[in-house]
Amino acid sequence: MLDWEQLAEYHKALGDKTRLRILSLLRTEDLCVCELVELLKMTQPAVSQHMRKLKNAKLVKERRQGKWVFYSLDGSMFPFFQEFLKTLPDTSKEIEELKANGLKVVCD
Amino acid sequence: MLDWEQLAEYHKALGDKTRLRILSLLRTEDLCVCELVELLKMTQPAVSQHMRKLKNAKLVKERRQGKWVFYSLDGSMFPFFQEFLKTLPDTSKEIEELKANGLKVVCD
DNA sequence: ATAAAATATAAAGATATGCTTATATTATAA
DNA sequence: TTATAATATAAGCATATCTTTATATTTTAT
Repeated sequence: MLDWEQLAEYHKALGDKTRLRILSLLRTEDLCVCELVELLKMTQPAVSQHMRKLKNAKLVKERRQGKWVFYSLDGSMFPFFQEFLKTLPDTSKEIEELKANGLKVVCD
Repeated sequence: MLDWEQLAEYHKALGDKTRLRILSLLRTEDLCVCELVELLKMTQPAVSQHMRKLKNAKLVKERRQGKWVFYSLDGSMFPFFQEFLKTLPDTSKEIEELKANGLKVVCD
């Protein structure tokens, strides 16, 4: 079961606007770090460190695909996480725009 | 609707073990500050400051009763809050013990 | 084998957080 | 009205967090 530590870490991970935006974006589709850098207009190390926090809190999973690392939503440990995701502001247009600008990564 | 700011504030408020314990305790019954001081073994200002954070995040409500201020659960803005509360470790025995020690406040 | 691209890690600085001590409010009781 | 109890606020300090710059790692392409 969940203990105090895990529950606090979960909420700390979500206590940041940038990470909330990242999770909202991942609802639309899996994204790699360089795509998130474009979407968030942040430096690459900043994004990587946010992803580490989300990963440590078990909210995202990573998979290596060629030279890219793609992140996807997880959160299966937290029964309220799915409900929470639904309440996030919609960011799907930002991903449409990314594609329109030809910045979506194509693997092989 | 909820915006990024409110959602981040909500999660920041829950990103602390002490505040998680407080919310778990409030599931059993409303409590005043001096009772929480006893239960948490913390100084009164420390508790008051935690309650302010929870109040600002709209997770608790306060009501004055004589010289005491009682706090109760709220969180009605956040549809996932009720589900989350269910996952907190049980603390009801701590309140039983408080009563056994004669430290429950009686108003009037 | 080397170079380039994507990502991760580390160090450093600025801001935020949580606790303590001291002081101010507010409400009851004497 | 003065004293006391409960709570809140403020200042100060230690620790944590977030961002940046610099560097390391990993994978692919040449």
